[in-house]
Amino acid sequence: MAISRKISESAVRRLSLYLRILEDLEREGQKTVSSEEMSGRSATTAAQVRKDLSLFGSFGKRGLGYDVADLAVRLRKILGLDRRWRVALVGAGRIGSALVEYGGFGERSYDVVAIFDSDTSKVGARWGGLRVRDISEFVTVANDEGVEIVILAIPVEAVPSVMEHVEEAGVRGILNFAPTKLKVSGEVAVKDVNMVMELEALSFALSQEDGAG
Amino acid sequence: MAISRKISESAVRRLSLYLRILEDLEREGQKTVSSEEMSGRSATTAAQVRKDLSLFGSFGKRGLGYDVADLAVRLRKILGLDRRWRVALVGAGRIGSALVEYGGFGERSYDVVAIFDSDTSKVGARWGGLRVRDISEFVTVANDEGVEIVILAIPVEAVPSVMEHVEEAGVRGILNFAPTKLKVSGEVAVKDVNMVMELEALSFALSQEDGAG
DNA sequence: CTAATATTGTGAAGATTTTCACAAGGCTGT
DNA sequence: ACAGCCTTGTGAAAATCTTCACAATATTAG
Repeated sequence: MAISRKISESAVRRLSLYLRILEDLEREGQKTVSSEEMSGRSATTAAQVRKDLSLFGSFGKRGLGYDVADLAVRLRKILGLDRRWRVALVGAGRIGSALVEYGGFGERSYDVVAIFDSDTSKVGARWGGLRVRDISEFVTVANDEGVEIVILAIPVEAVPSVMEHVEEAGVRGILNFAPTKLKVSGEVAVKDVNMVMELEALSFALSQEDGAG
Repeated sequence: MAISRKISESAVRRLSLYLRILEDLEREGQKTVSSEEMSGRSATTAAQVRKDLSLFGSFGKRGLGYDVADLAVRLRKILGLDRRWRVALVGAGRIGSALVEYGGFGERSYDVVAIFDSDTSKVGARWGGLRVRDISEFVTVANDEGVEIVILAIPVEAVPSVMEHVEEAGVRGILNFAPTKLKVSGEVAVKDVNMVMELEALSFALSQEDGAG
């Protein structure tokens, strides 16, 4: 692949959404799909769908549309889902628990290979097949296990001390659930999952309605 | 307030982030802050910070910066956080549990006034001060309780049937944790919290690094 | 084989968002 | 009161993203 152009955040999110739609279509047994239909199931336009896909190649057939299975394979490849990623969960609290037991990881391309917490009352517990380890072991274990991605599900207060270990271990990406902007060296990719921000965007939108009448 | 201009999604997200930063600064006892310092703590530029704020008014003093406490008050007002919002949680599973017990809601502007599930084995359980109710009671209870916002923490399969109740009740906003695009009438504002999408954006970014060398 | 129809891929136009750069203030020290 | 310094607020420029519109091309029907 190795496309050199810069792809926007929003385009990547849409690709992810397209993949979800294609998976639905596969399940429904549909063989081909037009950009028009894709746009109907997402919240974009047909032109946007075509433009997004054309950033990576010509996957469709004029007059016919896209082959559902083929496009799904290509999107998985584009999104880096044609391999497994080794993931460590840091934070064995409720969110961490919800994530691990939800289990969507395995079905997708992510293998949770280690779980950490700094709360000694949690260390040692068994979660799924894994023992919760003390965060102080992070660097060693992350290296042994080849951890590339960290899911950070800890409270804001714990972020600075935990991040020391994470930075030292040379992890490549972090999925951050803590409602704070992480300070990381430029090497590490960070994505935030931030409920507070979305809730506030919601109350903003509703307030605007009220105000603008 | 009642600004008529359209404010971009990304600008709103940044406002929410600025508010978080201001809350940190207040806690640290800092009285004023420059756009420069704000940009250092977020991931933007000073010009961006000033531009974002200027969409709503002139809140700073030239040569001095912004008054931390005052700006926080103004941002809360802009984001609609100067009132309480009545929220219903739909889905008494692990994510719902994590959300409710996390408790950040009350400290912010949201009151969880009802909890619903369609799983009869969960109905009747006590969560915090609330009894989990059957989703079939949604319309009645939502009206009685004046629910404006729904937090949807249910699996994808359950979305269609649950959404019938939610739509009927005339809720104004939905915070959606299910990894699917909700189909709603234009009246209802929807924000998504989507871990899968962020994880895939992460593996995309890491793959790009690998590919581009 | 030709005509009719469908749908992609993509330059160009249009819209939006971000960055630049600087005049206008406002504070501090003398 | 004045000089020197700092920082905002904001038009204008630059960059980015989305939409438009249509030529290119594949399929189907006759």
